Amino acid sequence: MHPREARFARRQCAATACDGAVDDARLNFCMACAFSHVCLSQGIGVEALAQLDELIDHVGPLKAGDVIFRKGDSFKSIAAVRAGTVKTCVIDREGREHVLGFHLPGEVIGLSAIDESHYRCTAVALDTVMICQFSFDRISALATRVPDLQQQLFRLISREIGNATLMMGDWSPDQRMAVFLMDFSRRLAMRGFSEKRFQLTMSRIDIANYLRLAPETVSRVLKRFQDDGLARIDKREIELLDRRRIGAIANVVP
Amino acid sequence: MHPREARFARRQCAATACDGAVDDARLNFCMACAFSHVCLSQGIGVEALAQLDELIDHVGPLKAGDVIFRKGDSFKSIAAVRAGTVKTCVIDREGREHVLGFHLPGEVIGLSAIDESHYRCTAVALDTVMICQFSFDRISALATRVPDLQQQLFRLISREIGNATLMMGDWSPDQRMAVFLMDFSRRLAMRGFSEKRFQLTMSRIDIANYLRLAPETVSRVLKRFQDDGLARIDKREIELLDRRRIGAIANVVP
DNA sequence: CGCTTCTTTGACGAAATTCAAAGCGTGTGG
DNA sequence: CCACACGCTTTGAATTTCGTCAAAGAAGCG
Repeated sequence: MHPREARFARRQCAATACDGAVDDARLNFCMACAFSHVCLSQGIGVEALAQLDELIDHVGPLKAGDVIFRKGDSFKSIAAVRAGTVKTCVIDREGREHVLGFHLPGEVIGLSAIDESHYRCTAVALDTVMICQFSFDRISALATRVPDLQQQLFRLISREIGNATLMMGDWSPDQRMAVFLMDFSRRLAMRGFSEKRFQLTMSRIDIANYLRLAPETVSRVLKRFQDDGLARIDKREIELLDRRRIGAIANVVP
Repeated sequence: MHPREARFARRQCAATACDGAVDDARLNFCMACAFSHVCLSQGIGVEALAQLDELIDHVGPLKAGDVIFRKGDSFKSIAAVRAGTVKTCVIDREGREHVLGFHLPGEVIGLSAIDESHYRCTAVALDTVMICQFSFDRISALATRVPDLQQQLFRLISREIGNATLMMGDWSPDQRMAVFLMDFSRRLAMRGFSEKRFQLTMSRIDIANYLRLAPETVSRVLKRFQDDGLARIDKREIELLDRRRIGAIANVVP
């Protein structure tokens, strides 16, 4: 198997990863998950959690460059990022890569495939990644019996729409970069990481393909942000020094 | 009430619009709807359709410029366009309008609000518009009892993600315009209209704000398309003369 | 250590925005 | 009914900006 097509290899069953019992360790294990709200809500309780457990496949660790799923693959399950960073992308006719998004732990990927029954983009690990896989048929069947789960699924899918439209409101390279940085910072903060200082786990080229800029422009904008005292950038480590001004540039719609 | 904020005024109850009985007229009435698949599938049948009927509010006619919902309004119901064209947009801090999408009959608007519980954009009628409104709480409650309906809701929301990411893959003004025209044509064709010749129901300014171009650029690109024999444009009426070449420019990811 | 890939920097040119102005339709009010 | 005003659209010219090209430096990896 080609190293960049590891896909769902090195899969390990949920039963081996966490040995059945619903204890504290189990809950911690899923705290970062997009479904934790469901798992922890008292209305569902232990037996529903056990049912949910059966649906989960834990995949990984994957390494940078490994493909999680490929555009056109038949869609059977949605995947939640448990650890690491994932990019989703498509390749156009001229061979250029367009990055649709970067996905952090607790976020769900592959949802746009629900309507089409095959993935509409390719998902690639940017560093060491762990994945939780859910059979969509089975989780939606379960959702008919667990209204909270259905609500959570609706919310999850809906959130993706908002994410997708986030980048549609900005024009200049500076605005796009500011939105990207503020969004990344916000999402890291939601997960308990520092909102000021963090690693950009993706290359400048990935950022460029995401913001639809030339890599050189990404480099120049970041340099200008640094010169203006907005941020301190050292390779892939970044510290946001003036989030107020960056937010003003981002012009996030009020 | 300000004329541009008609919102859900002039509402008429479904019961008055179609008098209770589930007959052929009733089915025709909802044929163009995004939920017609559900309504017509034999698995659901008459009594579920009757239940669905109770959820629907028919709103309209609204006229060009009327606001259907406004960003920040609390989200209670999703809306399907029954007739006319709707744009969704946000206004940024500098007062510039950013158009997020144009919506045709049978399409659903406001889905990105599910996660946030308030609308994330404003919806405005571009011409004479009829709307079907569904209480989201009630339709999702019904969905727990009608798996087909749940599936359809998942698919609908999922489809929005794909739509939102459609414009993310293209760079040049020509590409963006070509994608816009081909997408509009395709969606019209899906609804039984001509895919070659149709009305652009929105202004050049709206198109510009959607494609993130200056209105002048929109004008020039359309003129160039006409000069190159790709299309014939007369004010807001357009005829696509060479869909193959336009599609080639669009470079829709394969 | 040498290769490859990523990143940065400078110079240049193509291209789109901006600015300015005129043409065109539509609706309003005299 | 006509004249006028307003907004939309088109066109031209000037300016800015970003992408392209070229090349050098830095980092990761076998």
